Amino acid sequence: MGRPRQFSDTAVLDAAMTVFWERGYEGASTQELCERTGLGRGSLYNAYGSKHRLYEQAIQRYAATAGARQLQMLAEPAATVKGALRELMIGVIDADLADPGRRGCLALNAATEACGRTATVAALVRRQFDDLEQAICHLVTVGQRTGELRTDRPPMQVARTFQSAYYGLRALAKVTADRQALLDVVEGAVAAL
Amino acid sequence: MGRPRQFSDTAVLDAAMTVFWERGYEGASTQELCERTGLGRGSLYNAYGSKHRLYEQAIQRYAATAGARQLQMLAEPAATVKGALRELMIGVIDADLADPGRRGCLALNAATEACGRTATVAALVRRQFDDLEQAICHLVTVGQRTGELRTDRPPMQVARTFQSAYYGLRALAKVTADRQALLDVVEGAVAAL
DNA sequence: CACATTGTGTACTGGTCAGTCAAGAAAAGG
DNA sequence: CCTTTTCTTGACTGACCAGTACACAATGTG
Repeated sequence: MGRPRQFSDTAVLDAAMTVFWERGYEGASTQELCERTGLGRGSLYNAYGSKHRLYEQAIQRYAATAGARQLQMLAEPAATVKGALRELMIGVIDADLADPGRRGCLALNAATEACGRTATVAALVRRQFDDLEQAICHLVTVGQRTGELRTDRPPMQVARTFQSAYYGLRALAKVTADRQALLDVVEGAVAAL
Repeated sequence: MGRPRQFSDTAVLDAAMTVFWERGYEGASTQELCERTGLGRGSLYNAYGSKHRLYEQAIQRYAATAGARQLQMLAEPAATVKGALRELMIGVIDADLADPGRRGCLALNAATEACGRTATVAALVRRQFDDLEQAICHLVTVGQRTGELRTDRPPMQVARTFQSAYYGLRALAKVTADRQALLDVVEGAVAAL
């Protein structure tokens, strides 16, 4: 009962996510969050409690949208494991370089920003990192079973190294637009599988 | 002529660097910068002009200290290339996990923070990234020449992939204390050389 | 000992910050 | 219709923000 909410939860979180994505946690002001979500201060605080809790929800929303899209990409059957992982990386190069806002990966941004040390934020980011690690590890295991990949190294080790290269790639893409340098990372990482 | 400065430039930049390292650019207040550097607002602004310019200088100071230390580590003659690069990564795992402030790499933090899009900051970070890339590439070239490393891939490509894994590693270390996971990255990256 | 020049200390600026509060609006249950 | 509950609106809070202004101190030069 009570007065029903006049906003869509996901729409508000999408807007808040975008603001945090563009500005970071510290750089996002509650005023801009109100403007971009369309909510008044009262509604926003009534619904989400604080800027920090809204941030946490925005990160979860990121996981449910951008993160899930990537995991789904990896889950779809592909001709080769190497091809799937290469496409994953090429995809983010294209996306990161095409984005004029140079926002990169919200999870990575959250991890490196000062408030990423917050237990809750760190846990949310870690979960996204772990999800990607798992998805890559699964692919590597499949690749080793089908004979596409070498079997002389533990799949988890291979997956973790590839995952590291992936986040490193996204960090590099933040400060360079040198596509060839980024593609070198991809080719090297794929060759190492 | 004129009144001489009563502070050491490097000491002030060391202090400012530490503040930015702990708090990020947005999270660092000019008040804390004054307190930790020991300078009054007047002196600080007279000497550095603005918070942003101080940030730029702090990043340069980081390159000249922490960054240079790593480059020197790689420049020193080592028994094997793989050993040198392994030690580089093990070193940051030890350092990152031992740091209670979880500050990580200031250059990486600067790259991912919103203000890293500033042309000046991006250029400073890119230079540090490039320096590491060059140092790794040189080592790879040496390793290939001595026969320690495989020669079937361009040194630059190998170097860039290793560099990516390195920064990915530092990103992972921000949110996890799982040493084994981080060591997997190292072993995988070294094995891929 | 003036004087120009530069550095220092501190009070002050207008603006913005995250968050609160109270009054009213919209629903459900009686 | 009245009450209860929840949401909305927007004014308001005190604290803090980056940056400035200005009086004063310390130097080199003539």
